[in-house]
Amino acid sequence: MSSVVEQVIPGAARWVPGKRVVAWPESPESPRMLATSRVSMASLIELLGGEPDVASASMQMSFPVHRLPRGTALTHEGGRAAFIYVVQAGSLKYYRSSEDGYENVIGFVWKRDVIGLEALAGGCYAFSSVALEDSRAVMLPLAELAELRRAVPALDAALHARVAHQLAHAGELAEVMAALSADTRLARFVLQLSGHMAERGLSHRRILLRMTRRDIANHLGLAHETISRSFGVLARQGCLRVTQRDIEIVDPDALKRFARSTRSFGDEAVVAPSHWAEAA
Amino acid sequence: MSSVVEQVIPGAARWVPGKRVVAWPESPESPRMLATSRVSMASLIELLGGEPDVASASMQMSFPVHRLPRGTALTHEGGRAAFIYVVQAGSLKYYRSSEDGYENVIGFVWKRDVIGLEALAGGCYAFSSVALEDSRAVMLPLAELAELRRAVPALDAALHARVAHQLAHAGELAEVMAALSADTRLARFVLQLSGHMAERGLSHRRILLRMTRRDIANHLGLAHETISRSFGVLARQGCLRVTQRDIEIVDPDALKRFARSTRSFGDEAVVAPSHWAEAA
DNA sequence: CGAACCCTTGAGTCTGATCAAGCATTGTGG
DNA sequence: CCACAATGCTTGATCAGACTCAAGGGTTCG
Repeated sequence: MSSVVEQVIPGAARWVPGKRVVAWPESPESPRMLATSRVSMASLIELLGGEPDVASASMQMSFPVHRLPRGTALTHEGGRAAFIYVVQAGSLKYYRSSEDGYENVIGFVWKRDVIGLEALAGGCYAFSSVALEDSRAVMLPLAELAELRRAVPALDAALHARVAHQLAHAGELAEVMAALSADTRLARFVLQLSGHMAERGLSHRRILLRMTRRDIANHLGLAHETISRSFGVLARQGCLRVTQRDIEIVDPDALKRFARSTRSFGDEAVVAPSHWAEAA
Repeated sequence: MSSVVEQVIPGAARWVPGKRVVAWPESPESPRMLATSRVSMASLIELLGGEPDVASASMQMSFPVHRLPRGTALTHEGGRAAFIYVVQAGSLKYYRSSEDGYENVIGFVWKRDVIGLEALAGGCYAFSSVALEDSRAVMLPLAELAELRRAVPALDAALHARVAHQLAHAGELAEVMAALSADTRLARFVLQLSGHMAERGLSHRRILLRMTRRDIANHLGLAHETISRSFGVLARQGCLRVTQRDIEIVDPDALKRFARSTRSFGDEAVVAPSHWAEAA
């Protein structure tokens, strides 16, 4: 029976080697981490999308910022939690390693998103996260959080709104996974990405993917080859323009039609692609 | 192109007729609802798993309890939110209707779980919920929530712990959906159920399913026929005993082995079922 | 320049969706 | 109290779509 356990799950990465996977060993309080820069209370509240009141604006308190080179882990599933984090810049992959060693990508987080809140309950992170690009995260000491919230109502409100917002997005995973066809899943994922970018004031048409095909595959419950193929389908149908990780939504309506559909279109003649193979 | 939109998504229910789907129209403040029973602040905090302090224990404040006959909707996706709810008894299905009219089951909630917290951000529920059996939910008025939390720290703490706890469980959906084989998905789902029951002091071996096969199917991203078949497989393998909605975990280790595996076992000879067909 | 990784494409196999039909269970009304 | 209707559950047969295995080119980094 042990052989069964050892058998490799297909289509998933055993470990993302990256280049600089430092694998910080649960000790975020190491001196080097107390970082190069800090952020004021007012800026933090603004980052969270709240309105800094007079009290918080005048407050001299500031928070350290954790700088994350690409590939750096921020939290470790099961690791003791000393901080919660607010992403200030960049993007991270949010995942869980399942028992067989493969990673189960819950989602991706960007600026404004809060990481590690689940540690409020057990004191441990429930998810792992690694930076997909050079990123920054504001560190909020878990031990002082309760008092901070009491002392600074504006922070309290902003945090709550943010958590509620993230809870509302919890259905996104179900949304993509509910789709039966791979093309539909990918179309929905791209639309979600587009929405997230728009929420953050970036272009919702032109998106630079920070994650690999394999990450996307693990997120959507598909094989990475299938992601490649589905990108090809969406591109040939005229919905997207795809060149490596640089994608552009050419025809949003057609993309939405794909996302709505439950089965692939087949001969629906969505678009007449003139040249059958224009990818060359 | 409209024909495509109208086409029916396979293996999913358009609407759960039930017997008493009242479909309360967003007006929880209708006089009849202001309910038959109330619950004290101390009891509420206890329900949430917190420790009522002296302040809250002495407080005379109480909250109305919403009684939900089976099939009754508690929240409506997109509906204006006046309350958040804490499940006091029973169980509910938590879902979202996708654009094509099919329901996308995010999960199931039981005693202690909080419903509707996402409304803290936009003021609207992001998910629908219906009672799977006769249930009760404590109503917390959203408008007074901020002040309540300030006035009663014990409530505040309990709510936070509860939210954090639910956030930590957010990975469960990914856990089941990540599995490739239907048998594995179902095995993981059963184990999750078992865990939830154990958390609530119920038997983790004998479980009475309150949801239909179709609900499970929508949750796991499978067809309901497949759920039936997979239950059959797990039963034949000796992991479970299944009679309609009454299931018993006979061999937890074998079930976990199924859950770990990514492909079905095939000829792994997990168990020797002596009589090939003992279901009769 | 080489190594490692990422992305793409192809061919074959197999799981699970789909369609269809029968049985079981439940609740209802006569 | 029983027959009936409506759901829910199960099982069978077929077929399409996605995983798997395999191999090639592209890109990045040291």
